[in-house]
This record gives sequence, structure tokens and C-alpha cells, in this order.
Amino acid sequence: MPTVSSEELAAAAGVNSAKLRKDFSYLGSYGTRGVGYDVEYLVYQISRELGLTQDWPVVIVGIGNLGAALANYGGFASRGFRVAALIDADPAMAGKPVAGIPVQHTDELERIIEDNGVSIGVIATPAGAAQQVCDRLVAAGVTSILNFAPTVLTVPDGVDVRKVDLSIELQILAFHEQRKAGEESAAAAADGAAAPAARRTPSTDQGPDGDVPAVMPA
Amino acid sequence: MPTVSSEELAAAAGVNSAKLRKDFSYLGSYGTRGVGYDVEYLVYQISRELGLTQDWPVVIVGIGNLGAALANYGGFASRGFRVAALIDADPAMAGKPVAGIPVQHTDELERIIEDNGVSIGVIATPAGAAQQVCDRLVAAGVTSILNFAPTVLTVPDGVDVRKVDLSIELQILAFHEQRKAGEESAAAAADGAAAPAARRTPSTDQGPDGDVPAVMPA
DNA sequence: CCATCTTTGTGCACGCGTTCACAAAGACAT
DNA sequence: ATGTCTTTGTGAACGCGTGCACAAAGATGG
Repeated sequence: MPTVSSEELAAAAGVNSAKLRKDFSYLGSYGTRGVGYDVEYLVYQISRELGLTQDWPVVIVGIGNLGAALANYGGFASRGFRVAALIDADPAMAGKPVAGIPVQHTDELERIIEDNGVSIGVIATPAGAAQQVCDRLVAAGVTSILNFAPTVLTVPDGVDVRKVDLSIELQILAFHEQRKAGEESAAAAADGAAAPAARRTPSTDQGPDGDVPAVMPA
Repeated sequence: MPTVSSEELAAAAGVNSAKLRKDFSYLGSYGTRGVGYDVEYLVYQISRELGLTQDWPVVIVGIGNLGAALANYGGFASRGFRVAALIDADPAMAGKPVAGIPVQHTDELERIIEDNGVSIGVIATPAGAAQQVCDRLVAAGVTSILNFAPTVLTVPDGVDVRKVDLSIELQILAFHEQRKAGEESAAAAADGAAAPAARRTPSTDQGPDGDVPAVMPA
């Protein structure tokens, strides 16, 4: 039986082994003392807890460049997501296949959601159309929305919205870049008010976390 | 002189006013007691600290659907980013304009980076090409990389990499969705090992934060 | 010029998450 | 069966960030 110890996993993930064990204990995942965790069982447990074992039908609304990119994105299928439909407001797009799936017109939105039992919607429309699309999705029964449009959506209670701003990550890179090149010259460029303020040492991982200011303008 | 108090800003942003004041104090931003913060000066200070006042030339490598979507993304310009060049390995793409910018061939990569003083690169290639592109970018002088390809990149010290996985946000939504519909049935579906574990109350904001498990498989 | 009022800047305490450290548990060898 | 060795699971301590509360500062009015 292939196993892994918390120590090995922690080293691979770059985290503390005690924390990893404590996290696993919350999931009720039982390891075997003196041996470690059964890999297969562990993968199954985590997959189930994260919802990877379920089949999540999603609809993508707005099949522009971004919508098409999302439809073609390979990572979805392996994460338990199934693109149930592509929807666009442009009648000229209707019937045209993107990533092997025919685009359907916005008029079909409510029917598609109901027929497929879709509870997750992805909005990749221009900003102007986003709220309207959002309202229709919610009215049709969608309770989770991933929003790529540069607008803050208003939704009733019980509906989850996550906004993805493609420029935020870039901005974080620029922020660090600025610190790399010319800590002192940048500070001296303005009036003498700038207090450099000690920062945490930058982490070496590639995740969407790390030291970012908590407050920034929308 | 238009001003805002920390209390007003905190209410608008949904954060604690004391924390906001403390954050501002790290930036050396001086408010006026009894009055508040000078809006214009504050905006300038934060913009400068975040690097928004600088002009950041970026190159986008891999002009597929995603690359094109990024090139068309309006949010970049307003955040201080300028798309200096679009680069693709396909010779058929060369010269074809995307978002008003002609696509250039990969052969030109080093020259473009040097000529424009580019320090930030965006990789939107297929996974297979990502590391190779990354190496060339780094060798040419790029020190910050935004990676949309589903690969973990290896870079020398001093180079920042941020990986964007478009399916992660979707996965987080699915995770919450799973909790919404059938806390008990999902737990009972598997063997009796599952310990539900109390969660924090879900936050109502739309940011890329909130309660997510710290450890998940790549 | 003094009193009052508003709002900042910050010391301090609380709470939470992370880490340490160890006892309990099980495997494995003898 | 007994002892040893490895690794888990977790109680306890540490550290850090957040929020409270207040003194200092400056504006404003009399």
C-alpha cells in the first residue's frame, strides 16, 4: 500500500507538517501512526471534501475571447466541471461551435439552466451586460457566479459571487517590481514623507497570496 | 479642499477604521486631525505606492483565445500597464493585429524585451511551451512573470512568478455550493469518518480571499 | 486667545492561527 | 509476546494581526 508521511507532504508543499496533520484531522482523514497516510484514500477524501468527485454543470455567458478561452480551458474537466452550455447575445454566434460546443442564444438561458440543473454560472460578458445577465442567471436558479466582467455585481442573499480581475495579479507583480528596482530612489522621488515600512520577506511560492496591501481602490 | 475621514472610508470599504488608519500611517500618509485625509493627496500617495503612476510595459506571449482576451482587456491601461508587444510562435499569426497591436514572432522576443525595457511578461501559451518561454523571458531580462499556463514554472532567484489558475475560483464556488446543498447528506454519503468541522460564516465580499482550505493538490 | 469639538495616530489587549513538542498508537523485528 | 521505532494526533505556547480606546493635534467658533 503506497503511503506518504505528513513530513514528506509538508516538504513538497512547503508548509509545516504539524499544520498539515491538523488540517487533515479536521477532514477526519485517518492516517496510520508509524506509517503515514494511504495515498489513494487520502486523495479520495480530499477530492470528495473539495467537491471534485461531483459533476458540476456550468454555463459560460459571453463567448468573446475570454469566454472562448474558458471554454477551451482543459483544467475544468479534470476538476469536476462540465461546460453544459455556451451562451452569447449575438445571434450570429448561435450554432457556431466553440471548443466543440455549439453556442446558444441568450433567449435560451433560462431553459438551459433548468434543463441541466445548473447552479454555477460564469460571466464573461462586457461590463455593461454583466448585471443583467447576473439577474437572469439568479432568477433561473443559479446560486454561484464567477464574474470576469469589471463590475461589482449585486445579488440577493444566498448567492455567492467571486470576481476575477485579471489585472490584479499583474498589479501585484508591478508592486514587487517597484520594490526590487529602487527602494530608496522611489522613496526619495516624492516629498520626504515616505516611511519605507518593513515588509515580510517575499514568499517563493506561486500562489495568489503573499504580502499585498489590504486596502486598495476599486 | 475635499476630504474623507477614516470612518467614511472604512464604512465604504467594509473594514475597520482603526486598521485603515494604521495602514495609512505605514505609507506615511498624513491626514489632518479633526478634518480627515485630503482626497487628492491620498489618491496620489496610494497610487504611487502601488506603482500605478509608473508606466509598466508588458509583453504577452501566446496569442490564443486567452492571450487575445488579455490584449483586449481594458483594465490594464487604467492600472498603469501598457502592452508593449504580442508574441506568438505561429508564423501565420505574425503581423496580424490583435487589439490593434500586430502580433510578432517568437524570434523577436529578446529584441522586443530589450528595446522596450520590459520587466514583466505574461505567459498565455499552452502548458508545453510555458517553461521554455519563461526561460527566454528571464534570460532576456524579465524579472516578473504572470503565468496562465497550467504548469509550475522554475525560475532563478530574484524572479517573481504568479500563477493564475482560472479553475481555482470555480472550484472555490463549487466548494461553497456543496456546503449549501446538503451538508448532512454529503457527509453521510461516504463512510462514517466525516467530521463536519465548524466553518467561519461566509463573507459577503467578492474578493479572492475568504475561507478556503490551505492545502489542496496541484 | 481660549474652549470645544472632531479626527488622527498609536499603545495595548484580545483572539486566532501557526508551530512546537510530546504522548499515544500502531507497525515491525526479534 | 515484548520492545523498539516511526509517525500520527493534539494540547499548549508563542507570535502576529486586528480592534479598542484614548491622548495628542489641529480646526473652528466665540
